[in-house]
Amino acid sequence: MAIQRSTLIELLRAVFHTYGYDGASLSRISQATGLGKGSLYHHFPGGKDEMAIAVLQAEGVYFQSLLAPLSEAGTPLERLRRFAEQLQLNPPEQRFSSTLDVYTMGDAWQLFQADMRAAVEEWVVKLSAVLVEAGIAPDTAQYRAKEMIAQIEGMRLICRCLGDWKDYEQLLNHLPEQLLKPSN
Amino acid sequence: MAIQRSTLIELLRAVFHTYGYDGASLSRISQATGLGKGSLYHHFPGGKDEMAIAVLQAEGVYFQSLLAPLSEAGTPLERLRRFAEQLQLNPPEQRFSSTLDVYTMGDAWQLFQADMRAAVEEWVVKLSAVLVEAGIAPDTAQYRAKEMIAQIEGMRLICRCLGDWKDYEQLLNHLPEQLLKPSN
DNA sequence: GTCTATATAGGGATAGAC
DNA sequence: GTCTATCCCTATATAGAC
Repeated sequence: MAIQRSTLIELLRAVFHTYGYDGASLSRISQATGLGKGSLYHHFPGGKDEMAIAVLQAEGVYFQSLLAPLSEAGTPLERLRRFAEQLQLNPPEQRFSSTLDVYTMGDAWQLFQADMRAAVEEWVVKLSAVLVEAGIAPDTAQYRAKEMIAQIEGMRLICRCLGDWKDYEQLLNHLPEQLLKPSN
Repeated sequence: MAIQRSTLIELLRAVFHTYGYDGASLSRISQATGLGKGSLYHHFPGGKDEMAIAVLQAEGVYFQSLLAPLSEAGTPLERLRRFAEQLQLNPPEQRFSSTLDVYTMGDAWQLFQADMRAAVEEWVVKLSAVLVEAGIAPDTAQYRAKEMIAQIEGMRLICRCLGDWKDYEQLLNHLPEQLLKPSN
């Protein structure tokens, strides 16, 4: 019975985000997917690099769906609420390192730095655009967007360390009002 | 000519924080330090694990000196300013992944998770104590401390991705006032 | 499409010369 | 205290049977 490619990539993602690019060995991948090494090379002739690229492409699709509510219909408040909802992490994902981290460490740096930079830039542009629509000055909006992205990524890290996710939940709950509060 | 242990550990830190625990191979360490594998095992008979522990201990000392201003004399504003100053990163460190990340990925997780958790908890306790002294309610103070730690860690990550550190600088500049602002 | 077997390189680690 | 040589194991990758 052939394994579905989307399932396979989801399993690969778990391994890469748990062990990092360098730590994701083929035997660990083999164990996680239940496929032998030969089968893995059948699906990804380019080996580990091709697997990482496939995972990253899947995450790119996910990233676009995460940002989509920011550009859709509704008031800024509504759009930010829908955006925040999508940032929730299910338990398996709570153990993962963030994409930005996994793909900027070690050997992955030179391969994927440009992609990670582009992702952050797109995130900042689309998030700050909502704030500008809500009447916030462009410079303030851009800095606030970066601050919030930093908080999201950082809170994810410290909640992983603490093993307690209520502060991450609280951050998502307060995200819209914190971004839309009046300027100083 | 014998290499100084402190120098050696500093070089090891660079390798571990650039490549992660799994990616820090002995040959890379050998190249970075200029020492052969035999010499490395002379300094660290326990091998890679002992090297990682030595680096982590050195970082623990650094971490204590980072937190020290929070508990010293002065007004809350002064102490937070001195704390923020110490968070500045020199160019080599800008390429490093944060300690919390390096030591919670892959094989390092089970070895060091307890240490990373303790570090975050200590950070929260000492930072929120300053806010409480400044008249902020304990619950608010604790959440604000976590938010700020998350921002520091996250901003470091996205500035690394962007290759531009002015937002990190700005975060440090605004850190005291952001923590001490009146509650809602 | 999956497996086993194998090739080749690099991993961590040790012994012993200097 | 540093090096070279060597060991054994695991890594990635390939070939070919089924």
